[in-house]
Amino acid sequence: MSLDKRKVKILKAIITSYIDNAEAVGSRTISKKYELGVSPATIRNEMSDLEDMGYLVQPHTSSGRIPTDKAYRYYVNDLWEKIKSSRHPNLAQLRKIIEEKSNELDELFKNSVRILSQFTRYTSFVVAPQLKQSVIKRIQLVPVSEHKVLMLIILQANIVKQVMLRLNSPIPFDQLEKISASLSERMYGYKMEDIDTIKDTIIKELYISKETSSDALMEILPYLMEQIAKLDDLNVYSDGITNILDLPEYNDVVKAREFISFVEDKSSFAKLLQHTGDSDLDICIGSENKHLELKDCSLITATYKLNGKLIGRIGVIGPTRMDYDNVISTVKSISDAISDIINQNYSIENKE
Amino acid sequence: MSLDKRKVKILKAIITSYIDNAEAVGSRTISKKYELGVSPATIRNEMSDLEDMGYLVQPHTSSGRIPTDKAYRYYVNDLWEKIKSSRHPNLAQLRKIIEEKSNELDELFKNSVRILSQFTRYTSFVVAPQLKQSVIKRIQLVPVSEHKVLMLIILQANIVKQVMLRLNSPIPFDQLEKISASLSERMYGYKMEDIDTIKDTIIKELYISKETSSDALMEILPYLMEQIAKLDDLNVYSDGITNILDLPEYNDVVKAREFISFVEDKSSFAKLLQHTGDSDLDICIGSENKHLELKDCSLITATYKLNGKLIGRIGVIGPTRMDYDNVISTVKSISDAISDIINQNYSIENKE
DNA sequence: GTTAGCACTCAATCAAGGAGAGTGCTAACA
DNA sequence: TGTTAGCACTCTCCTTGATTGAGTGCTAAC
Repeated sequence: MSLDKRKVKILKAIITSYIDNAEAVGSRTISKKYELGVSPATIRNEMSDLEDMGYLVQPHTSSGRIPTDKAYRYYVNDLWEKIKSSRHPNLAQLRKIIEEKSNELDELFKNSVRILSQFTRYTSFVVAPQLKQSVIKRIQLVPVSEHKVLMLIILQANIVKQVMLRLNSPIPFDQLEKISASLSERMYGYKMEDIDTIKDTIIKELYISKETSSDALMEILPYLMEQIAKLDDLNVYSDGITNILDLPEYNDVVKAREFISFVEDKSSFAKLLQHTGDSDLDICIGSENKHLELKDCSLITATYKLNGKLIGRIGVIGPTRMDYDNVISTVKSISDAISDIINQNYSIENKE
Repeated sequence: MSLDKRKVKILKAIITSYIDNAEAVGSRTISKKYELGVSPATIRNEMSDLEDMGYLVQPHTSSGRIPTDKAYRYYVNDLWEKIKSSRHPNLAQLRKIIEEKSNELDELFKNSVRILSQFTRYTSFVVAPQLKQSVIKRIQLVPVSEHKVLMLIILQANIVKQVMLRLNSPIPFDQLEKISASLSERMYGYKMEDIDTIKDTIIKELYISKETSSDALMEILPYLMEQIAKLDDLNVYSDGITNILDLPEYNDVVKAREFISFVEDKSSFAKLLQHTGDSDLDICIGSENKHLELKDCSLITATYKLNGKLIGRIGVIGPTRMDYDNVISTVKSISDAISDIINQNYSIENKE
């Protein structure tokens, strides 16, 4: 038995209908709503075949049928060519909205997830880039008050990270400048992930070269290094988590609670996301997910890149019965927009 | 008819029981669980009186009784003396947890709401201080790349706000220093809320004094001023919104959705909070709230202060049937902790 | 003033009985 | 040989009615 043309037509009709209504689809519905030119009886036969082939299931003997994960997978693969070249109709506008209010990376991601969840009506997320690979360009200490200094870590990609330091005893302004200079000099070119290993060496070096050091500096140096090393946490932004409350499959509070708990637990969620492939676009349907909690969910993830290198992920999580076409094109468009914005604003400028 | 001692005892027993179980309380339950030395029949008579007096209602003729808002109000007022002096048992520990990871204001508030919602199991929020009244101490421009400059606005309270600026054409390093200096000089002492009015004057002044100006500066100055004026948005942090899904009164998804939508809409929620009084501790029970959406909720808010001046609010929102004792003492303790931390870290230092 | 007793009320639960949607099978038809 | 009409069958959902149980209010006795 093979998927002939008519079977495909029927299968797609069933999937479309189920995506729209979340209700098992019967043969009469199909023959009425979708013009296939055959009677319900014929459709019934075909549906029976499709069930044997694993594309459909019946929740109970006398109900209509529901697409299986295999059906969605077929559906998505079939759409693949169309999807690969698809763009969200409002891409340009989308990009503008995201970019407009995103002076900094943090805002960029917040805006992106917000828009993504608004457009899809599902839960969206972004895994922010880890800075492990980022190269340090400069360290700048800015005096704030007698006992407070703001440390700016300026990375090659023009990302600025900051840590507020508390001093036990004041350090004069010109000292701070000197310290900034010698810290910059010593740490220039190192990656963020190296700091943990090199910090002891740097502390020692600075200690020996009395010239640029001071008691105050020596006091805070270990603390300062530790703060830098801490910066590199894995960061996940999400939005629209409560959108699932609008879906009929979650109008049981317990189920909804389970989903929300899982997604709100950023660390476990982040772990999950790291297992998605490195391809531009990854679609994980239902039981293809390794987590039992997500066996009824699909995960659409796309990557965004800086200078052609994968640095993070963005995506949507929703019921397997999701509007793949729309979600995929939106995720793709937004990930592209992010890549564009990042490359424009944070790539290592040629002149430098 | 008056609230004699026995009536009070019975009322409290009913309230306590209802807070625990969210189920209408009957006379038998009371006589069994709370040792009052009288029979259910007597309690029934008293309950009937309490209903006449407006402290109780019956959802239907043959059910137990439920406390009214008036009853909660009585209960809270009665606890008042105890509450006023109450402190959370783990206050010191609490303060430590909050403080430890809170290098910056932003983190301070995030940690506070997180802990508050974890301890109370309800929804918590903080209204961050608006900076309107904050006085500018210094402006510092930090070069990041050829086309990017980070502007730091350092306020008298040692809060640092930042805006990333994009330049169309590069500005040399020493120029930036000069600009920083002259901006600082001209803006020193002004309040954030003044900026909108004075910005045109400053732009003009700087334009006239060719000495410190440059074409590049003149180009970005309006943009820069606009960015500063934008900084002062009202900011509300919240946490534990989905905790209500665990409450029996919200196991109807539609109701839960309504609540969540209301609270997630930060702007309308912030407006609501501004109407709470200026007292240290404000308790708004059920229909005492002006918003219909919150007629079944109580709002416990406390204020936090800097140098004795009210600068923000923190609180918890939950069902009228909330554990007032615990919630109030927790809110109070955390608001105190915030005040402490803020005063320690952000008050205007004497020596300056 | 307190309490035991009893009739009464009403939500919640459960079983039984359609109604309706949908299927699978069979036999007839093109 | 594929398609279709017809029909019996299945299973969920909804309604209805009966039952249960928690709780009340009233009355009369203590």
